[in-house]
Amino acid sequence: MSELPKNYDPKAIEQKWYQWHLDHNTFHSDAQGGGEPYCIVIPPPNVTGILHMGHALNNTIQDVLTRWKRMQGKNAVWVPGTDHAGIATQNVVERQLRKEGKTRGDLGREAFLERVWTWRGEYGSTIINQLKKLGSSCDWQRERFTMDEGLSDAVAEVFIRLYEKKLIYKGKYIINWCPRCQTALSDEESEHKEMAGKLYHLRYPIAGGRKKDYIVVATTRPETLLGDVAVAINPRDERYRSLVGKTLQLPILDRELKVIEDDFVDPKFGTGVVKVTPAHDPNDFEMGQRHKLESIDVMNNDGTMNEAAGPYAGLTREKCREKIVEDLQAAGLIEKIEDHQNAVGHCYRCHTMVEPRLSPQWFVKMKPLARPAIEAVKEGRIRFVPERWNKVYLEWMENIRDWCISRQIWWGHRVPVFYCDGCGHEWAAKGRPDKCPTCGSAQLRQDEDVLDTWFSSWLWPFSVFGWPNKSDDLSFYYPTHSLVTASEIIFFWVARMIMAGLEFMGDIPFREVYIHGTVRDDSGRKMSKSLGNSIDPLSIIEQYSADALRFSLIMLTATGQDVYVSNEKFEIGRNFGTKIWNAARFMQMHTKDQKFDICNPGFRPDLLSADDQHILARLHAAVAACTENLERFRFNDYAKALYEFLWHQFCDWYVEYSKPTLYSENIERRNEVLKVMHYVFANSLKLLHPLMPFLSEELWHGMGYSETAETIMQAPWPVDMEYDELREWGVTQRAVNYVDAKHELIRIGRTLRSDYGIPPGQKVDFIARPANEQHVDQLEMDKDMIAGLLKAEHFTVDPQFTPPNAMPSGLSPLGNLYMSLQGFVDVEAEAKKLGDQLEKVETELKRVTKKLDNMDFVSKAPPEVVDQQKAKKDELLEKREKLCKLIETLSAQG
RNA sequence: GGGCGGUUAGCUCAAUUGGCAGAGCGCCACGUUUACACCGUGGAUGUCACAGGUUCAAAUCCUGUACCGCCCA
Repeated sequence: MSELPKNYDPKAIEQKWYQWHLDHNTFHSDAQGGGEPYCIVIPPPNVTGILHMGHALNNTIQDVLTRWKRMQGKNAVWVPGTDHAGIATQNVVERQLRKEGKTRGDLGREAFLERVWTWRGEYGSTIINQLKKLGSSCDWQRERFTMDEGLSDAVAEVFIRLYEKKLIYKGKYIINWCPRCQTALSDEESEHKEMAGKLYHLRYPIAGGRKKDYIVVATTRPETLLGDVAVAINPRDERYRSLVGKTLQLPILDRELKVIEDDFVDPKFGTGVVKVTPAHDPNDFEMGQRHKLESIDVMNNDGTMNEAAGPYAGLTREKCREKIVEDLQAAGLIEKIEDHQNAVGHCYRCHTMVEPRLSPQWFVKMKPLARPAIEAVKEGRIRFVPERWNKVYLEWMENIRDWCISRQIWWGHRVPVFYCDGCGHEWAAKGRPDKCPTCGSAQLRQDEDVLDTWFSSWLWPFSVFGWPNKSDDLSFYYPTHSLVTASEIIFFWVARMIMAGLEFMGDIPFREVYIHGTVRDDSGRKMSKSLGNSIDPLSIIEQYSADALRFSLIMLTATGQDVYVSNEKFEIGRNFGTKIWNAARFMQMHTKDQKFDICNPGFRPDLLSADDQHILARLHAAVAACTENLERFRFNDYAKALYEFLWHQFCDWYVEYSKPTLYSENIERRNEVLKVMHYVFANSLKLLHPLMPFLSEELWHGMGYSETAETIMQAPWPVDMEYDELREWGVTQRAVNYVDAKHELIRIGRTLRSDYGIPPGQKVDFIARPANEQHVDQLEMDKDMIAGLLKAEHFTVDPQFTPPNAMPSGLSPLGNLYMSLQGFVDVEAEAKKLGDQLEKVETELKRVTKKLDNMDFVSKAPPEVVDQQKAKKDELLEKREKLCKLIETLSAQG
């Protein structure tokens, strides 16, 4: 055992131990290891990402689970990796190019992709290194990247299978177009934001009518009128019956518009007449299909207007709106403009307003894939925690829409579809076929688009193990166990993984999905770069240590709730670490050359005092609580149970209790107390390890426990013992209850001191008057210890004690406690205090009596509850009697 | 507009599924006692959002209202 320095210096220690584990490859495991598998796959962070608090929480939880299961003897593996984040990464590299005055077009596809790979080589492991700082026990040997060869092969395989099953199709539909990224997005990638917009009421003249014959349509996007092909009303809307069959004149372009009837039109919205723009609105597109209307696309890829926009060609969509409103106004075609709130889609990568737009894209037909995935959750084969997410998932799955998977960018998996210029054949294939399978022509073109990044992420739970190739690891670790993620990506990722798992592996990808909340600032705002309210986990690690970050985050995060953090909140973990460190130092000071077997302590019942029994019972209660809370994903309760035990049971009481013995000459007792301490502490360190891997490891070695396991990470997780097992060591419930009561007595004594303003340095005498024989013996045995904790000159036990003069007193479960004060006693204050206590007892007594007098209560409440109330009443009666006596004595002497 | 979640101490959250409202942080007072001031000891703090209902018994179950947040349209 090497002497621990006075101050805990996490920085050096964390680095040292992480490196040690990397050097010894302790995070690695594989199917060869056998046993019972436990597997988590990381939600792959974006390769452009840098660690934020959300990652810190997410990965701490995964690490806690992995370390815990590993200690429970499972063959546990946590598979790390990153995803290639098509749009985000391409944006980053394009920004870099722009600084050099170049565009990706200048480089060409091949050279551009090389640039991206170079970028990824240089910066792509930033977040991985940050995860290491956090202490993540990932199996780094298994690190995967969604653009790796193997994972790319999985993507192609899946595409081809779905293509051949006709579950992937190409079609011209309305998609979300980001004019800045110049690509299609899936519905999930378009984030709706409430915007303060306008509702424009426009006059559409009736063809052939007089000037004032017009119909008013309401729209939020007046610039799209350039693509209008019809005007629609609800067939049941009597107001517009006469319009049916008429033709309207589109302002500005003078196109003729049919009036159509469609149930989709809401008569209550605006004027009840809507313009129909099939190329720029999803609902209008469907109406267009139903009524066989033409679609007119009026926009370019970059969001400017095209030739179809006539006089507005070349303008940006924003400028075009302004100009068109101006022109309509001038022509007297605007009825009114109202303020109007509506939800507008924004690109989730660049936050540009998304344009709904008709465009040829690749889609996955989702309904057939969704069916088994819905069943899996309904049947409970996959479980969401907290449970309420089941509903969210099912709701989305039951209304699932086809998934737009093609992107008009370069960085990503290229759509593996080939076209033959010779015969026009189209087919999907891996690699680069050299001739057309139908006509043999070598004039082939590959589809230009790449696939949505999520099209590779949804395969993650099995692609990381080498699928479509079979491997021992794949069959051993799949299905994985827990998936830990945030609610934002239930649709993006979780739901799709379930579908992919069932479709391609024929089995669920994981058994439980733990959804945690969002990390927010201390006023509840989401952390964001633009608000500048982010807290950088690395700076917290720098300031307080990774252990402190982990512990604080977990302690503060109620299951499934959002968590509010500020810099100072991380003091919780730091302080707790320091407390544990100092407890260890204390033990070390008193441990010389003794060796204690922390696995088989072999306590001698004849040498264990009540307090020893008490802490052993409490330790085992803590073991049970920690384990149960981990099983239920109640991480904060796990952290709290440990905090309460180590700080308030072990440090506050047991360490204090041990001092007289450790300073005494009774070697036999001293050793037994040390044995208890080391046993308790070693087990506590194990319970602590998943939360504070570094400190627990350092102390594991520092305290010499490493003889039982080279690293605490591989030490067995404690198994709780119940009373009937603890009896082997002589631990009895009675002794434990006595110690609880003794603590209460000490607290009462301390309160007496405090009430009378006795400074800690001043010694006073205390006299206990126990209620029964048994307590006399117990207290007699403990009197030195109690005297110490009360800072009493003398602590005497006297069942016959009657105060010779007015004395401050209190009621403890072990009997009355008196404080002998040299000098003045404020009889009045003392009487008031006792009077107040009596009053409280009376009130409560009344309440309990009333309850017990209620025949309904006695007959209908469960017998345990009635008995409990009866016992309560007896206790209160006794308390009342004692208080009355105390008051009596006091007044007799006052 | 539909759905979900929330409202409990100054703040952040618990309350074992209906049986005496708790913890951490903060606050106040005292304190360098031989692990620890990143500490110790003691203390104060509640209309459980509101209104009804069910029940012997409601923070907890039901109905409605208000406010906050999120998701989907």
